[in-house]
Amino acid sequence: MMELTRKGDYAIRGIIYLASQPPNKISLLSEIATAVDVPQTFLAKIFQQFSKTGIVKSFRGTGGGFLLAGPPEDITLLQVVEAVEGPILPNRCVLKPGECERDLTCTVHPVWRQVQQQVRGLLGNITLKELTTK
Amino acid sequence: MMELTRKGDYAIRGIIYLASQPPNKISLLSEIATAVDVPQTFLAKIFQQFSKTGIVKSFRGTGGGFLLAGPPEDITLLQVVEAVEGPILPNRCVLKPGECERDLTCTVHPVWRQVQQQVRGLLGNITLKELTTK
DNA sequence: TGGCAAAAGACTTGTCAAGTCCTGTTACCT
DNA sequence: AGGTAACAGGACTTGACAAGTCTTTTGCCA
Repeated sequence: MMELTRKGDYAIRGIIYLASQPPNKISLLSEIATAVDVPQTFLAKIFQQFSKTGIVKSFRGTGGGFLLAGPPEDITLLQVVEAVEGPILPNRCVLKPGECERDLTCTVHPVWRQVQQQVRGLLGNITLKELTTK
Repeated sequence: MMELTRKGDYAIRGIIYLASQPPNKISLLSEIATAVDVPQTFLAKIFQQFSKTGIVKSFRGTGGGFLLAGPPEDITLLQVVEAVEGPILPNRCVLKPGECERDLTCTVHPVWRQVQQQVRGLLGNITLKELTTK
């Protein structure tokens, strides 16, 4: 359980590639896809989500491509993962207080919240910089 | 992401019900299913897995049913979850060293291992006793 | 040995991951 | 302006797996 989807995996590979390029060097989608070995059309979807959430900047037309929106040390693994996988929720009842009808009786609730916080904390502390400087 | 399946959710509900029964009181599957509001046939599958992994004892025939295999303070949430959901693996490459062909180059690897350990540690520290003594 | 209850396996249904494909939109270049 | 280079977005396909259901078998007890 708790598995990252392939999309999440691809997303991480792709953005690490971007982060390891020279600053301000625009990368083509085709180039990234080949480099990290992911179907280009699928990677396109992923980078569209990156673009929407603002961790990547995109440019169209000739000379276009993708660029990291900020310095690698400002982008965390948490941002990357949540951009494509959605929020980290060990159990759907964690989010909204009213969701779980057995809310008050549910003794497991606080445990899931703890798990969520731990994982978010961990991923939030890892930046792209640390993932590139091998 | 990282969501527990409904099966896992049901499993927890079911075993907490068992744990909150008087010691040595055998519970019928039908009784548990009604109490925790889960389809009986589905809960049956779950308890079969419990039985196989040994956290629950089962008895057939008249007067049969289910019993916690040990005291509630000896059974952890981790055991319960892994019994029905399989091992906690944030990424498939975490387990076997050879699985990931980009093994050596993969800088994310240690992060997933950390996540795995944190979550397992958390869940492993919660026992059924703590979940019943509200 | 009859009936009660769990075990086991085959089957169904629906959802979602993992792509593909096609068309649109924007930007540059001549 | 027209053509081409690239990303954006939507619709669609396929396969796997979650979530059950149904039926038969096995074991136990009275």
